[in-house]
Amino acid sequence: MRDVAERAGVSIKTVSRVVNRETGVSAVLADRVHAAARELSYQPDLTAGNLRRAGRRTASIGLLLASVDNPFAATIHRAVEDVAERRGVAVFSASTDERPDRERELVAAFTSRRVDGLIITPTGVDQRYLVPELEAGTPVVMVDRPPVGVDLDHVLSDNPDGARTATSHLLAGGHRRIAYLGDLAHIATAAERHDGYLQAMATAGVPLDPALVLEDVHNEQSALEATLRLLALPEPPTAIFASQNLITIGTIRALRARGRQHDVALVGFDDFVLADLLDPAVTVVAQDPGEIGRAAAERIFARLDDPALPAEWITVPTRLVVRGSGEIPPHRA
Amino acid sequence: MRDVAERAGVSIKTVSRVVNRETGVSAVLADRVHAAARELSYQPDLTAGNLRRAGRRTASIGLLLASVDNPFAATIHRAVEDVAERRGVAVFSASTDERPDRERELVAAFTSRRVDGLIITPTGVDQRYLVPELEAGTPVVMVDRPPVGVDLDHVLSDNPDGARTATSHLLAGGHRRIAYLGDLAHIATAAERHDGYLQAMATAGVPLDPALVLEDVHNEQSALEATLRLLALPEPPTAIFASQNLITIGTIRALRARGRQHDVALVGFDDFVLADLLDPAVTVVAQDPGEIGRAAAERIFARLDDPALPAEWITVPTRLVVRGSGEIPPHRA
DNA sequence: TTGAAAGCGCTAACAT
DNA sequence: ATGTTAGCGCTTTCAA
Repeated sequence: MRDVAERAGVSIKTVSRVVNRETGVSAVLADRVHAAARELSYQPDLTAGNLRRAGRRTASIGLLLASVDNPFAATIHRAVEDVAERRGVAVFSASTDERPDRERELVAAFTSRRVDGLIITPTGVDQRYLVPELEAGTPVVMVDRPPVGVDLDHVLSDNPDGARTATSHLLAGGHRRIAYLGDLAHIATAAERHDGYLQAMATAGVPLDPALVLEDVHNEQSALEATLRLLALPEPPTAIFASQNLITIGTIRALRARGRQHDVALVGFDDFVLADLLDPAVTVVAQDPGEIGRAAAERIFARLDDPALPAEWITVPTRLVVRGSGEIPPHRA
Repeated sequence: MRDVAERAGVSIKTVSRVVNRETGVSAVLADRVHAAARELSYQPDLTAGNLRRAGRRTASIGLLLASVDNPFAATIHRAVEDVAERRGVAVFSASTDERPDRERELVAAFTSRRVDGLIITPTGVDQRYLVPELEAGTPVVMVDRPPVGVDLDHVLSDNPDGARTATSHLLAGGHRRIAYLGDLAHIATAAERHDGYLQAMATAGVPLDPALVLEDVHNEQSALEATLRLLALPEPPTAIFASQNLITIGTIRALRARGRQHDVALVGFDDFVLADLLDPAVTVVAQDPGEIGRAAAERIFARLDDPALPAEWITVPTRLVVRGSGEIPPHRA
């Protein structure tokens, strides 16, 4: 900047004014500055400027996801980027791999880079470690799961409603023996989906068979095994509600392994690529990760504009996508 | 930092030494500093420190992808993150949407934040705009596609070899009428895959039918239409080599629409989720995006350690994954 | 409309 | 082993 000023024959402050598009610089000087900047291929240093700038904004935010290469997370990522880009804000992103210790390290790494805000998919059972950042005025928004121990903005899918919808859809198809395959029970969203399933069953007055409710299924392999166990039951289910993506895939593999994919109805929670190309095509309750990301990003910026905003809990609706697997009628064992 | 120094009763420099784990601070003082830092929830400001620090490193890099929510790109992203994390480096990522103007804007946005290096999936037909950054000493590595107009490190899949492998696999299965569905011809990787196809056909001494070579197919819909046209030919192909992911999916949709998915062989370039669950399961030449990202990140850091390194061209091998669709024998029209 | 001086939070270089 | 001073590239404040 000093070099540019010298070359343009003006003071350093005038260069600063031109670069920041401040008013009150004569056209002649502005042109000279622009020319000098071009000749020296001058690139302003945002990090230096932000050191003194009012509000000390760095025009960057941090985004913590389970993993950047997980399709659900990646869609959130893209939506956040799109909102941030409109504001000239860059986004740091990182993967926690669902590890609370990683989560904390990454928050520290981003904080030390003075991000203006943080969007976090919380993994831990406790986010009280965030209190110092919050007191320092850093806005934090949680996505996909609610925060624990602190009252923060968060945006979540309507998990109970989605699970009720999925279950009710199967009930409406005439099923009564509907199995539930749930993720680790300590995960808040898994618990909400479980509740939704229970509510729908209760509302329909269908008695619950505990043998059909399997929790703590957490990946493809365990879902496959759980489904095989269900199918081997004396009175197997005629329909399955798989509460999560990987569980849905594992269930499909198991049904195919037994050649039952056209006999046993299946509704999955969360949509996935090519679900429509499978045979049968898979009926799902789709989440809207794009909307989740968009809402979270909007919220960060709203809070940046007005730090006094009360914490808001945003719920994003789900949508039943009928494709075939969920419409298979009850079939005698 | 000043506050911490005051509270600990030491000089600001001593705090700096403790925070940066420099040697030569007595245990007593170090403890006092740590205590004071904790009491004030002091978070060091990396951006301020980097202003003066030797080498002016910001411990951040920029990553430009076609889109962060594209699975191929997301896998590269994760691999880059993993390498960067080991070095305590944070990554800014952004999506170009294949737009050269976005690419340039994002490079400027990241440069003004003084990233230590840039990993770019180039979209434009010319990357000479990077010359000032390169002269300023910013390492740049290209991924997935070679740079144009500048000689830079880059890491690419072995496209010609992968395309030859796919084509030869079909030839070995007895096919002679093998169609080629190619992406936009001006994309360098598309051209390389086209070449690989031509080479394999020539090596096998199979005459080329121009009616079977369709280029400038660039999405699912156009691939679907192209395939329908191929199937309507007086002498349709008995096998198809789809040179890219979306093209493969479009081709599958077309084959199914005509009920020909078990008659016409198909090999796709690039693997995709659930390819093994389709019927028939899809044979592909898989790329290794994780390895591409890892190699690119390693390269950035190697160059950061030694800026004098000559530009290196790294090729990542592909792998034929046999699943069924590519092993369908030639079928009379 | 323009500029000079101070200082953001930190580290380098050089004392002591 | 510890401290002092200068200054990174910029913006702020205030003066001209």
